[in-house]
Amino acid sequence: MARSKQYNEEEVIEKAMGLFWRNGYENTSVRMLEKEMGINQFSIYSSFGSKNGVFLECIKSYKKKIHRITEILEKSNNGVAGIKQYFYDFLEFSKDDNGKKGCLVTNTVNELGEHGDPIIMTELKSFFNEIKTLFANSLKQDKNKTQETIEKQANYLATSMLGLSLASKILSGEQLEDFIETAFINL
Amino acid sequence: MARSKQYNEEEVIEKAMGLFWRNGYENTSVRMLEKEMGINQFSIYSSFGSKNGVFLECIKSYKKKIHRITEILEKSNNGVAGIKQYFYDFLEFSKDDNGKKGCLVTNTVNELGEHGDPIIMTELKSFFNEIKTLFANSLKQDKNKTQETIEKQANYLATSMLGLSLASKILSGEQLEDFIETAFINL
DNA sequence: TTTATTTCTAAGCATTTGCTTAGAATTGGG
DNA sequence: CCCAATTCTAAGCAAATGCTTAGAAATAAA
Repeated sequence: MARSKQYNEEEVIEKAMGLFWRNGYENTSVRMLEKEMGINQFSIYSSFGSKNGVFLECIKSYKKKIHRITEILEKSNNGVAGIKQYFYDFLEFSKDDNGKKGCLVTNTVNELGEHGDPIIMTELKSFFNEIKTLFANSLKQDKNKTQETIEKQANYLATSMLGLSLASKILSGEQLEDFIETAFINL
Repeated sequence: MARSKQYNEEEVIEKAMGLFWRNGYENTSVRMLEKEMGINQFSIYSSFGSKNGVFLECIKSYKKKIHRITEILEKSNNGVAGIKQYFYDFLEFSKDDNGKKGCLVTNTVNELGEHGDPIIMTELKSFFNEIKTLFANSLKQDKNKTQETIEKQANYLATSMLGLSLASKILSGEQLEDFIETAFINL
């Protein structure tokens, strides 16, 4: 038949994800993607259709990547203590060679707001709800919590994660730890 | 002498601020500023030097604007209850005709990260610390709180404000209220 | 080896970006 | 009224943006 692809799509998406993560969506140009992914624009467009298409694949890849730490929480049986551990795990997860990058999804929600591509925005909001459900399931492990309490605390913790993601970019490690410890008092 | 300016600098900056607030820094072009401010590019550049310059003035203007609600907290003497009220005041403050816009400063920190203009980033971080000091001063009004507790809770509340700013863009009013109520339990 | 098919390179497209500038319009002081 | 000072308009600059395309290079099946 013909020539075979000289790059692995998963691998180049992984690289693209890092670039979007560090720079945001709009501040990442196709030229930058070319360099980082190590393939030509033609290859990018024939594989992923558009810059938007590349980004959507990156979000999928990000979800897989963060599964490494959500999985720990899913399997743990420590109730709210497991969620606190997840907060610490996230800080480690989002650590870069030079500082923290926050959460890719959170960053993008903030950057694009309601002006972003609807498909992307739907993807991002669904991620927020997945995290909230994850937290709710952990909270159920704690006995003597009403359904209403679980609901509210899951909502509170998911929103606190947004704050942590943002704060990780400007606060010191000690301040971040203080935040987590205070956030979990009396839950 | 000569012709006099046909626009008021404070007024046009107010308009520019609204645009940056809704769209973010990078997604606001000089052409868009032209339209919104109602003046020509020449006027923009002769008055403010650069797009960066316009934005810096907008940050100043934003600080003045938000002083409307920080002032309430400064003058109140209700300790942590005053801070909770500030959270609600902020939601009202950041309300737009079509939804919430979050906090301009928070949005920009998240968007530009460490890649932004250093002068802007310094300005933004100082704002975060001002809010934290404001919270700490209110917490001092509550008796029987140690200095260490005040420090940690101020840090916690300032970080929670980051979360609230972000969450205001994607959560319902009810969810936001739940978040605030839960965040202030046992403080 | 030939050939059909797909991937690759690299140049180029129109549009938008932040910013500049030449010259016309305006307006105050003499 | 005149003229010098300052504003305005509008055109234009180079560079960067997302995306396309013509043609060379590679390769699997015949």
